[in-house]
Amino acid sequence: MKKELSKTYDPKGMEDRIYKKWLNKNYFHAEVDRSKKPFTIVIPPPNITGQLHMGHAFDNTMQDILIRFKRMQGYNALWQPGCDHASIATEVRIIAKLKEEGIDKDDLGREGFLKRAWEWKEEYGGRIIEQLKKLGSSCDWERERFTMDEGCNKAVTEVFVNLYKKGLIYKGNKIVNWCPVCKTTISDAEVEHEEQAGHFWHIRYPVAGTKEALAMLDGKKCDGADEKNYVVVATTRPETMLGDTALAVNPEDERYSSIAGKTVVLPLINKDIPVITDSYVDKEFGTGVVKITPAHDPNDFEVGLRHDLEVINVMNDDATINARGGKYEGMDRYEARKQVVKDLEDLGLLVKIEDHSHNVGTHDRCGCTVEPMAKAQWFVAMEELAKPAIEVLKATREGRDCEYGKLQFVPERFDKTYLHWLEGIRDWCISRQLWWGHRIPAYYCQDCGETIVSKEAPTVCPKCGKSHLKQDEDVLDTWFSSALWPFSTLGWPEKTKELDYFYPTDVLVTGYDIIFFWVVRMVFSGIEHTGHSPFHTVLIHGLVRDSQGRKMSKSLGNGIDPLEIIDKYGADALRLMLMTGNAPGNDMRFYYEKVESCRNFANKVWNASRFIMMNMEDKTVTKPADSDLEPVDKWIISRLNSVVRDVTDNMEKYELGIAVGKIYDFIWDEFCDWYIEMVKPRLYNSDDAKSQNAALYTLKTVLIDALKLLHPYMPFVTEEIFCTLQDEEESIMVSSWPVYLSEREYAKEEQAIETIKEAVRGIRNARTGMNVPPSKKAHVFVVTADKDIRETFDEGKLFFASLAYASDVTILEGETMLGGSEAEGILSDSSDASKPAGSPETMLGGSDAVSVVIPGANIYIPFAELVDIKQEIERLKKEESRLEGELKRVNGMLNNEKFVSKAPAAKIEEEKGKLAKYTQMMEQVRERLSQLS
RNA sequence: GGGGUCUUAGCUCAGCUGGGAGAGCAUCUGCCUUACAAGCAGAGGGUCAUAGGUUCGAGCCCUAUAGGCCCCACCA
Repeated sequence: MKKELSKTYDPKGMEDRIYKKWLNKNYFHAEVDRSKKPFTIVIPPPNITGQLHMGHAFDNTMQDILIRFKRMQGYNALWQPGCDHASIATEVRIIAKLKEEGIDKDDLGREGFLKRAWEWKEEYGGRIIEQLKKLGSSCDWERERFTMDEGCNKAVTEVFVNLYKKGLIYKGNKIVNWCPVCKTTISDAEVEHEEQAGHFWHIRYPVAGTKEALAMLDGKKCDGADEKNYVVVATTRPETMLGDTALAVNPEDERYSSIAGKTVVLPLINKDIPVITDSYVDKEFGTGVVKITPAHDPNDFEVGLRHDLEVINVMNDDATINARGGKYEGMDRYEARKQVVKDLEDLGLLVKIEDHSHNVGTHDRCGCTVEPMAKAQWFVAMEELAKPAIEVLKATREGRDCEYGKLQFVPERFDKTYLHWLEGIRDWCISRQLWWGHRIPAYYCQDCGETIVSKEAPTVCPKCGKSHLKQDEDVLDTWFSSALWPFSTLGWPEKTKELDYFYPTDVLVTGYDIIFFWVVRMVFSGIEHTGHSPFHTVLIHGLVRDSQGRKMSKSLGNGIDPLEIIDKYGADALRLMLMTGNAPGNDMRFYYEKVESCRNFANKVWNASRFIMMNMEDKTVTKPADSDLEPVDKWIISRLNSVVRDVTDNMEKYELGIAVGKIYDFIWDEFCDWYIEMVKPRLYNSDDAKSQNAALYTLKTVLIDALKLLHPYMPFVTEEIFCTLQDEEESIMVSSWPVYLSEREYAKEEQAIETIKEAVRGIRNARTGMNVPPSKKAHVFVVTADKDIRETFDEGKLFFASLAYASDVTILEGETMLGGSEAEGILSDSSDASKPAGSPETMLGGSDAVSVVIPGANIYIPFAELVDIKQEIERLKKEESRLEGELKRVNGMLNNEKFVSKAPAAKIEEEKGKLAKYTQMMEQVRERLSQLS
């Protein structure tokens, strides 16, 4: 059956068809196979609420490239997929949907709500998976997991109970970040700091027992006459004074030494509070006096602990003032702030208001200002868990062995981000006042108050024996289960064969914005529960921005839907666009022009393939003998060989952008623009069957290897061509990755062809400069004393003539350039060239040069030098200086006693070899230089 | 306050361990040459932010300066 490609590249339909084939063939599936080395990536699980956006496309393209590359290299490659329940994100979405139906969350109750949530999951959970398939992702879909499936639930409970038993999870009354809109606690990582313009209110607190204090208690306005009976406090949040339980000054601060230890009256609340000393207070800042509100400020909370102060929470969950706020009860925090300020002013206690900008914590999800509040919550104690997570990275970086395995970031600079966060980490608040998520496996005895943490719900209280038990109402932070993802998906806590074989995984691919949320937590969880870092490499990428460099966001409406791009240009073009010209960890901009040029590249590959297939029609192509290969064939084989080596090397170092750049250049420049053009005269005009066979064989095999290199980046188009081009293998994705072979290196032929290319470029340039169209054929004279070059041109005469738009090529031996009359003489003998008009010019001297005569245009092009002497001298001088440096270095090493005595013999031999080589090269360079000048 | 990062052609960006200054797009010129006009051939265009330093040699390493961006941070 004759197979052929359609006239133009059109990804529509083709991509879906090929993806289906791969699924049917089960190529994505990986089974434990001890005869092969595993290579594992776990997907960063997308939220079930999610829609594929450019960030996903970027992230997953990188993973797919690595997986396909390793699979072709013969690894047993597993890409473990799945989705995240995304506790708060999903819950917010469901609440919004219920609201549209006029239903309130609380009306449904916990059970009813969860039923709706699961329905939602069934309906939308699969959507993003289908979108990932459009991208070409070769995930092992048979192994798809969900953070709230049975296995993951089990892992979560196991971890919670284990950590609780070790004392690493505890319930404590501490300051947490409270979101008054979402009405739940959030972790430190979820707080975004935002610079806001605010004020500094300077407030007088009267010293207890003074007449000023008594006056204030009587509701009289302060006249400010006797300042020494007041302590002035500067605050940015006056409403929190309702919960003040002390004032604090620095013990070293002489200004306040007389007041320390005394008592002041808290205005508005009218109760006595002590003035304490604590070194936390900065003498230089504000007035040097701090109001202490342990329930609403983390620092104050710490101070409160040290001084045993009462914690008075004055706010409700929606950030309105509660009953402890006296007459302000029911007011919103900002309303209360205004009223407090007004009342203080009325009492004459407001000294002044300064402008002051300060950082305010906001919830990254809803943007609401976070309220620090003291609450009883569950925490993970981080100090001990962080230590090995720090150690494993430092050990890897310093090249030490580490019992926890290895861990590196690519690019390396993210090491610092990671370490800095871990080194300053505080305990992780993990309880959330939500319903959608893993419910905390803690049970409280309603009779004796005992807390029981266990995998199974207890029926009786182990302390009092009664059975009035109630499970904790809260669920866990969504990142608690994500932290276990690399091993929970492989079966942990069961000792599965998958866990044993595929774990630790290899590479984690994710954006830098998620290092704190996820990467850090996976690492310490992995080490704590499995003894190993869950991966050895974290490959970090940046954000995809719009063409103006803005973040793509829903509110700006500047997001570009990857599915639309795929529909219009194909997934291959999108993938290539995302990988081209981008360095790891850097942000990139999205340009339609860029996608278009990537689609054009696909078209280029498509048409080059079509050309080869057309020429192979009705021919049996067999492997030629090495002697049948012409220099051009050897040149392209040799070039491909280098590209194979470089590309493989780059990909192993995760330099995906550099690698694909080399593939692109090889295919477009070298293979299409040069090799195919050089081979055409042989295919069209020559009747040398052996030579034709060699050309076709080379075309085909080089194309196939190039397609293989390209396949991880552009899986669909490469598969389509591969399957049309040959019958031996049924899919490129399970074919083997090309390897570098030293016997495919043809240095001499590479050099020769480069010389011809140089000559061709020179001739074309000269013609363009003189406005001579290709239709005017030239007679080209190659005049040189160099025998090798003459042979080179002689062998490549056929394609050289074609590429240089020449009717004929004459190769002559000579030291100097061909004179005009000589050329004339030859031309007059030539049947297809008329006599050049005008008077022949004297040729310039020099060696290794090409002379070009174009009679039909009545133009006489004196010469196009192969080697510009000035440039050559410059080059040689540079080379001389380089060699000088190298010689100095090598000599230095060999004369260094320490080096000679301690270095391994092989190393010394190597350096001696270099010395000899460089010395010889230096002689040659100097000789040539003296010849030229 | 701490840390990171960037400044290379008109635009957007590559440039891996120091030795050739590059790509895509845009611009200009000529071509529908039997794979491809989603193409071919050619051209113009850069003190690699600035100033020092290390080196035989610096876009790349070091120091300082200017400007941009990002992250972290409990100074009320």
